[in-house]
Amino acid sequence: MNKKVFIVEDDEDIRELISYNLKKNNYLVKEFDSGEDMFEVLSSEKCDIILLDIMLPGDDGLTICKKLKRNESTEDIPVVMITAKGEESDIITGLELGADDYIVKPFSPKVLVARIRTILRRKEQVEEINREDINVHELKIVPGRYEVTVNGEKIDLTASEFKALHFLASKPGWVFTRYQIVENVHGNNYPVTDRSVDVMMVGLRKKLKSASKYVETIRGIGYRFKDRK
Amino acid sequence: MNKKVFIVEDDEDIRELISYNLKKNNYLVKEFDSGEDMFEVLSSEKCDIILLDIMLPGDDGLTICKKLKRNESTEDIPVVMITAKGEESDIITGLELGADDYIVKPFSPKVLVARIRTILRRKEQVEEINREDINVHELKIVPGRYEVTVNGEKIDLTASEFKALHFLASKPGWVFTRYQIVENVHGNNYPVTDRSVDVMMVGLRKKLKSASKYVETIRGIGYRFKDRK
DNA sequence: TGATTTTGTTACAAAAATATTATATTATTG
DNA sequence: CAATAATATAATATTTTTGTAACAAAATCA
Repeated sequence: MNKKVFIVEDDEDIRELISYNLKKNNYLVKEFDSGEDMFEVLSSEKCDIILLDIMLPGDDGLTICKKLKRNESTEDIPVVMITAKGEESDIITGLELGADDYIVKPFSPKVLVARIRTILRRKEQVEEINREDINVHELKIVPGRYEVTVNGEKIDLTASEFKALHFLASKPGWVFTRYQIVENVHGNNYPVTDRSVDVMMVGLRKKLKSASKYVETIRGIGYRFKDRK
Repeated sequence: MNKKVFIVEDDEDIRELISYNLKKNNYLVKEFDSGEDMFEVLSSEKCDIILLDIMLPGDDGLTICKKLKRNESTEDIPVVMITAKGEESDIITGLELGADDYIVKPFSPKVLVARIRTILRRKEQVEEINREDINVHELKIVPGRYEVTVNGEKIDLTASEFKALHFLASKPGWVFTRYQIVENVHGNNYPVTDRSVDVMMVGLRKKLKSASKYVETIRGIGYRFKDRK
């Protein structure tokens, strides 16, 4: 259940600092002082997120990141780069290579932990959505076919409507902000008004007809997929 | 509630463009054409984020950034640098100096607004509310669902009521002032009377029924969530 | 390409939540 | 116990939030 974090960092003090704080927050931690060691373990053991120092003996962090993102079995593992002040140009390179975030030394452990939590949560949200059909009473959502039926009758949704519905329905009862919905439908930093989410919900409700009761507004917060009467 | 943005930019057209778009998105905006002016206001007035043009008469953006990050009272304010194409080396310098992000001219106002939103959000997440469920005797609070139950029976609360209850209940036994409660519910400097907090508590108590005994008035100070019978 | 669909915005109406005011009530203190 | 201070509450006013229609822009497609 607890998330596993790999740390690749040659400076023992920093490694310890990070490790200590993560463990305190119930993460499982494995420490490495080089990319080689890490890859060896990674070949037989999964992990949820990798913290990668840029400056390393042997392969540097950017090279490791590139390797991770090039390999299909590891490309989905989020990577957070740790850079020292003065290595900022590497940040840009790193993000281009597919790193998910970066943090600049010296950093507060609190910030690091918060950052990791955010990334893992985001990933979790995306993962939970995938594939599995969803059946709630008369409503059926089939992600593989981008298809929704109500009492067996097919409902034509646009791609965004589908994603939004699917997102909400994948965590019935949970309330999401408009921002979270947009983020899920379009990705990060997508610039839209709150009102467009409302409009999308209107469209959804209209098309869902009798099943529209599942799309519930939570005033002051956002929307949710109702999970019980 | 609304976030305050300081813009330091000598080109009036660009300043206006940014300002206009931010205001449209409910940000409070203060414009400056030099660092000096900005620092003067900043000494007596807080702000949530600073947009900093690099090329400025007098102190340039990088110098201003350095000053901001050197001073303890301003170091936590996120800084976004505005650079023209061709000033990429300044971006790196800026990030080294502690700037949080950068945006290259010409930029789309929408993207800028989205970027600012992300940065502010990221900062907030550090102090973000705990998503863990809270269970105190017969009362259960589930932040993910914005749901409260008493003896299993669901209680319908407004968003503010929920936030207030969650805030109090997250530290049972601790006394909070009305001001602290408002700050937690609405954010900084939200102007309301003490009486409105009382009214909110009345609403809460009414809805909580038997569990209303947990919302305790501490005369002369504020309220607290009672942690024992 | 032009037509069609999808998506986003604006503006305004409607609904709900919230704040304030003006009392009433309760606690505290000398 | 009266005098005072603080809080509770009801009624009302204000503000915020949401729903929705109409239009504009962008994307898609045939």
